[in-house]
Amino acid sequence: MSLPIVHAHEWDVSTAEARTIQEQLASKVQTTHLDETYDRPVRTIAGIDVSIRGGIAQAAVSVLELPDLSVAAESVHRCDIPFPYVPGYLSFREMPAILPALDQLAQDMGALPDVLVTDSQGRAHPRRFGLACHLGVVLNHPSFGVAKSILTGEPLGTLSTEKGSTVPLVDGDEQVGVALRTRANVNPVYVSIGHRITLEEAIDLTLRVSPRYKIPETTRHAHRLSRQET
DNA sequence: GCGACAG
DNA sequence: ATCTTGTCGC
Repeated sequence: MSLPIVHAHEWDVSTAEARTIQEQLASKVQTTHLDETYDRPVRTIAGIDVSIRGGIAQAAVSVLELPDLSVAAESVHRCDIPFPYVPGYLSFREMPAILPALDQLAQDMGALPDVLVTDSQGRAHPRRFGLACHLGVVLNHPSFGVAKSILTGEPLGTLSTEKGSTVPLVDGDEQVGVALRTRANVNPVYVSIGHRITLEEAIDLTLRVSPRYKIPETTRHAHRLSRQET
């Protein structure tokens, strides 16, 4: 069974149209707990990354099993770059490559991994609809984003240097995510929810898959995969 | 108008 | 993101 939504999306849009799509889909984001989706602990988590080379986008997904973080599956998909890089519209550039890769993965595994993680913002976005939200809503699947820098908002207060410490990431009067220290004395990452997950759960998962490095192991694997030649 | 700006 | 070697430091 493939993911029907993969072929049901129109990505050839203008920035103005993309903005309208984001504003309309942003209201569909669900902030429910993972236990409303699963009656068991999270077992698989997918790291997703896209590399751009020579006008071609290559998306890679690597699935890790919890709690041991062993690699359970991988998938890669290439396509032409459909959209330029415009801050705030990353999903329109990367999702056309990501969705087919996830489709293939779902066929290989029989289902999507429990949670999807992307190198991006989720709700910490000008219209509260970053790539992590877009992916989650389109697939109606739990997702969240882990970014290395801020797109919008600012840390509320000073983050202590200890591993696991957090500080709210606020945009105007609302909290859109957190700055999270995944390792002592290294720059923080910015975590925000995508869909069907809580910020607390996203933070917990990020720490569980980042026992050695600043960024999640899922992301490291996917990043290397996405840069592989063929 | 000026500066900021995920990957 | 990508172009790219060595190097300083825990």
